[in-house]
Amino acid sequence: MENNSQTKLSTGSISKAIERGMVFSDKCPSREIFKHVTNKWGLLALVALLGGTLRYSDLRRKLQGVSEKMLSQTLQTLEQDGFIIRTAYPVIPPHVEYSLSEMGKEIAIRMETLVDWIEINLPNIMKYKSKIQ
Amino acid sequence: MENNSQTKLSTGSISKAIERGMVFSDKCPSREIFKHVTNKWGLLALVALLGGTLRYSDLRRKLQGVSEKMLSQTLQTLEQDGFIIRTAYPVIPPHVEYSLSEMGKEIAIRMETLVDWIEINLPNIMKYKSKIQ
DNA sequence: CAGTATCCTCATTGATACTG
DNA sequence: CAGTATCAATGAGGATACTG
Repeated sequence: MENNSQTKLSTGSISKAIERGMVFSDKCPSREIFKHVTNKWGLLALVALLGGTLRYSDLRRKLQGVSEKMLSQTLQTLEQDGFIIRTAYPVIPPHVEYSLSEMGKEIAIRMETLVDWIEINLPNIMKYKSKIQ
Repeated sequence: MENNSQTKLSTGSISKAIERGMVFSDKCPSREIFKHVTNKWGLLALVALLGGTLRYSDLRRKLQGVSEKMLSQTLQTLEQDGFIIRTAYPVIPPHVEYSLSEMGKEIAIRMETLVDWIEINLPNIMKYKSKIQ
């Protein structure tokens, strides 16, 4: 109600001057979405699925160290955000596939860009850190 | 020791096929850096400083709801990572300015890209969420 | 195979008070 | 003004066991 972010944004014209302040206001729902995609398992799931469809067990293997609970939780959250598509085949034993939606691909690519930048610049960062201790 | 990420990366040639697996391994120091820049106050501080140099009190005002402790902590972490430059003038009362380093600008721009994408697509995301409930 | 249900811990966050 | 120190609370994340 008091949050008019959607109204402003839905105009499609995203003037930097106008909307830049929105991020800073708590309560903006974008903060929640941001957390979903940048938290440890969310990030890894998105990047993993950039390579294509994967089954639950594939993801479990790929995201080393993830617990079943955290993987389920992460996938459910991202599915509810519309980033991940879950397809369950009614067979025994169960067969469930996860893939990225179009929105999911778009955000995953941006996440990948960020991660790539960090990995490329890690040597510089670590060198700097060791210098200043 | 067991982590050869730096060695691989320092070659400068970042083959997607090779390094894409690195993110998934825990222990990679890039995970730490990623957390520093994507956590709530880290993100906001970086984006705020994209607009130019700010004083401690400016940031405190801009990052609504941040406690003094969290702001100090956030700024120190990002300074140690080499993203933020802290300039203290030896006057009374104290005067401290924060700005982005070149690395800081580069990563802040990528963070901004991500945040912008989310804010632009928020209406779609929220609409989707309300549909599936 | 693909989950759910419980219980637990400890790291992040924050409120408050104090200081050079 | 620009912090530090201390303590308290919340919840994200995880270990384990069980199920359709």
